[in-house]
Amino acid sequence: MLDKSHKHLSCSNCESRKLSLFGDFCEKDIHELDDDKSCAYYKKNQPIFIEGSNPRGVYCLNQGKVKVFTRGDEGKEQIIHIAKAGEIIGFRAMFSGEPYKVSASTLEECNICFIGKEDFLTMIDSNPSLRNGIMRELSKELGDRAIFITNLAQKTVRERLAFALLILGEIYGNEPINLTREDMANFIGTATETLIRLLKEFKEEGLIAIHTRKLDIIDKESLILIAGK
Amino acid sequence: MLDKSHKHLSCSNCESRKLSLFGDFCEKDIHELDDDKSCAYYKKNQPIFIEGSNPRGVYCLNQGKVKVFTRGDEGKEQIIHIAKAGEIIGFRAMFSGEPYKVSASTLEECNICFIGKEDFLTMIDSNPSLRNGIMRELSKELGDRAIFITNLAQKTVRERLAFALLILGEIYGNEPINLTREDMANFIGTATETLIRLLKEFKEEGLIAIHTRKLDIIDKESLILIAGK
DNA sequence: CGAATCTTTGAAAGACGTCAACATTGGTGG
DNA sequence: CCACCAATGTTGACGTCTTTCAAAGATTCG
Repeated sequence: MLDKSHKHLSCSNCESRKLSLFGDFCEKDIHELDDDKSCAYYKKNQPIFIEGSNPRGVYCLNQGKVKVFTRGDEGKEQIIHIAKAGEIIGFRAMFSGEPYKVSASTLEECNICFIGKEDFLTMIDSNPSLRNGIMRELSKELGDRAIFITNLAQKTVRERLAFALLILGEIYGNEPINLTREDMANFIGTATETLIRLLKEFKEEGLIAIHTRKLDIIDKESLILIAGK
Repeated sequence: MLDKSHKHLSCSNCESRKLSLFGDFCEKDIHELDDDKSCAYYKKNQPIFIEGSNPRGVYCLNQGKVKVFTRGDEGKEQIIHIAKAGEIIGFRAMFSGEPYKVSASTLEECNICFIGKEDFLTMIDSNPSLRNGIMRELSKELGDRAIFITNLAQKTVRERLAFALLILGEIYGNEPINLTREDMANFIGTATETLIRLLKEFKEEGLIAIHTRKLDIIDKESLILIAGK
């Protein structure tokens, strides 16, 4: 599944593509995409792009997970989003005309394909369905962030943790949730120590199971109740 | 400037339009827009659309200010954005295929024009420059919300208040900032009482002037320092 | 195996929210 | 135009959720 070389990964049989915004591409589009892009293997904790720099293209996540974050005044990360295979990252900056406002780096080993700005914008111009997909994606994220904001402003850390675990559950699917305590704390917007104490509580209440660094959700229903709306 | 009747407001000489996404429309486009839209006068504190309902079109703000907000578990508002004349609101839901995730209501008396979904989408299809403007706008907002999230998670209420005052200063331009204490608290994500205490501090420190319900920024430089990055 | 990193725990301090009482304001009807 | 009432704003006291700091325990990886 994961390819540690930097050899070209074909789009035509890419399982991740089928779930992505490129999912309904025709043969011709796929080959064009294949010609335009380049592929790379990323180690764990490797930066993909950095806040403040200028975007040169978009990244298509073939394999692995990526955190998207900003840094506050004192350099502390706030994780805005965790992307999984099939997601395209960095396209926001393609349209805003601004430098990146967020950074992205890998949470695990990843295979990531890169599509240059020119190629990507050309693709969008000539492909209304892709364009609509992008607009739908931008819009959905905008809605999600409104909820994220409200949660941060109004929910307790305990509620936010339950909420975050449910989201992480979706992202990780069958696999156990696998994040450092610090990353998880930076996702729900709290101190690492507070997160650890709450995880312990959740474990004692039978909501989750902890296997060293990996978490499993045991009682999803209760988490939903705690998380609230 | 403000028209309390519901009579049609022409786009061709609309000052707000010139600042909006419709700013570079040609004569023909403007007349089409004029034909498609309907205009309405809104009283203060009147809802424009409500979270959970289905979008039927977009709203173009000719005059006045509007708050965009979600409600948390206990019904408390979290203001996500404050729109001023020239802004188009509600277009996010036009593309996401979801019901509204936010509500909007007027903060003052407003003149607001409405453009039906079909008309708006047709306009976008046939007008690449408008489309690019929309995508740029969606992208910028997405970036702004990443910063909003980080501020909520990492800044103190004092810092967030300074930050918010600077934003409100931009929105209100020459006029004094004019919001209820509750709305302002719901914008920075704190309790009304906490906001009031901090406003008092800021006043005593000579950063702002308070005229009953209206605020003026006196010392912008210091506010920038307090607000941080 | 050992250094570096990550995790856990405890104790203490502080920021912020909540509650309750009171003051002010602004809009409405008489 | 004034008086009144509901809505909004203000203040104080208090409790608590969270953060911070410090130090000790695990884990991981070269």
